[in-house]
Amino acid sequence: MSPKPRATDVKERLVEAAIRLLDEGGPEALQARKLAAEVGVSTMAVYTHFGGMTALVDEVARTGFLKLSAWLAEVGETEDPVADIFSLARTYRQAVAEQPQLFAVTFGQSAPGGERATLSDLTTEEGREAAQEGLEAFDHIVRATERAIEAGRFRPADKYQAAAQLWSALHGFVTLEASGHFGAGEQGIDHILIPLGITLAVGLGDTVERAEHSTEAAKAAWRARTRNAGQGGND
Amino acid sequence: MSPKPRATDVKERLVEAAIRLLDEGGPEALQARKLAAEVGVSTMAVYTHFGGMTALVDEVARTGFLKLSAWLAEVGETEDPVADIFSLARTYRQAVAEQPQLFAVTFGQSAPGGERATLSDLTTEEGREAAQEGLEAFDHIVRATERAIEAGRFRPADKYQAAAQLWSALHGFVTLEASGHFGAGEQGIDHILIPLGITLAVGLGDTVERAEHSTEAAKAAWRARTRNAGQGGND
DNA sequence: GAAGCTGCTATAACGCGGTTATAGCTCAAT
DNA sequence: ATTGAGCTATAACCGCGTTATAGCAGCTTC
Repeated sequence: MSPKPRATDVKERLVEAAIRLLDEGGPEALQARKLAAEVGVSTMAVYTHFGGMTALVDEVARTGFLKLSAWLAEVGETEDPVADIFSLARTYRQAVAEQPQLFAVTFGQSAPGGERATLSDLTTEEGREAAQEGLEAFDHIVRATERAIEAGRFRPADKYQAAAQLWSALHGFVTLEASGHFGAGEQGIDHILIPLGITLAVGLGDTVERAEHSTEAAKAAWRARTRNAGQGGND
Repeated sequence: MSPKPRATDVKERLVEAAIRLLDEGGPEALQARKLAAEVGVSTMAVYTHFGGMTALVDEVARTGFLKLSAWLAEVGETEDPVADIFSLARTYRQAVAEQPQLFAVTFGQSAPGGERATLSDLTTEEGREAAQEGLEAFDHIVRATERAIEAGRFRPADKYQAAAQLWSALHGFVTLEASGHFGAGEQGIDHILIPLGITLAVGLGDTVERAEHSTEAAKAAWRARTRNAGQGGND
């Protein structure tokens, strides 16, 4: 199918190099000339393959969403849906902590995939097949929330609405932590993220005891996962 | 006191014009030449007063924090601390909804006031007198949380830790809404923010009935406030 | 009151980064 | 072999942040 992968993966290499420059040097390092030098081509490649730097940055943002979705997809499902939600949260937080510059760009863009497909389309009407790929990451939270409701851990509720609450809280924590408001290292997880998760679970109908137990289960699963696979290791 | 306010408020006018350009044209419109033309001076003014565009943008970000703090300070305290928390949330959301570009810059900067004064300093140790002005906004939430604990609405807990949970959730909602993920208009408030607030209040110890009552009280207070003062109207 | 110092200003130029015009190349199809 | 499409490198253009420089107002000092 691909008889000549000679040097025709320039487009992909540009995006990869862009993410590398972004993570290493911040947004200021994301320049057409540096990018071209990094890949070993001329700046024209940016225009033949993307049309301009802004479109390339859009592609970088889209790649961030796809990587996040892929990471969340690796979490899988256990018999404890609330623990799965905590595992998704840890994964979401880990992705942003490892590549803060990339996800700053990703979240800095407006609604992914264009201007439509807002969450309100999901929570209010049934135009849900229009769900863009940018909402794939959200779908993982929705499914775990649905299972928590079915298992009786959460009160009966609109799964999209409940998941949007969880996503808001998680995203807020991750964003503020990435901005430096919660200090460095893992302390934000123990001091804020886990208590926040318990608060939300209890508020959605879980008991304090079961919620706390689920945080421990998620922590154990996290340790096992990071031990086996290093950290990340996707792609 | 000010015998010659002739043309010596150039620095303030530059910041004001920067915020205006930012809100009207986005980050791309925030240019030294446009800024100078807007104020009626040359681009040199940016360098004599700030030293460069980045320092001016930092000042814009700082101004955003101060405006947010000023808005939150206007909320005041009632006998229902949970309702006050909801009022703070509505105000926080309103500020960002009205000037999304300004607060995108404000939140885009790292921890305000430099690199220190993270929240972990507040939640773990007592080096709290180092609290920067950037955390003034957070203080309003902390105080309302403290009153909610004292009133028995929330379970006994570390007020900073509980407030950080509320702030994370609120900030996440506001950020995602500003990115377009929750649709336009006020629907995000009713569909997500209010349910999220109830979830958090209940998770922190309140009853569903009292939490719902407080959301109604906050909504009524909000209507009264926006009716009297238009909207915003500070400065 | 004249001299000098300080702070602010406008003008003009420099450097860098995004972009574009253009010509040459490779390769598949005819 | 010829043609044409797609990709490429080179080189120039343009806008924006920045800086060098000179002029000017106002205050201090003798």
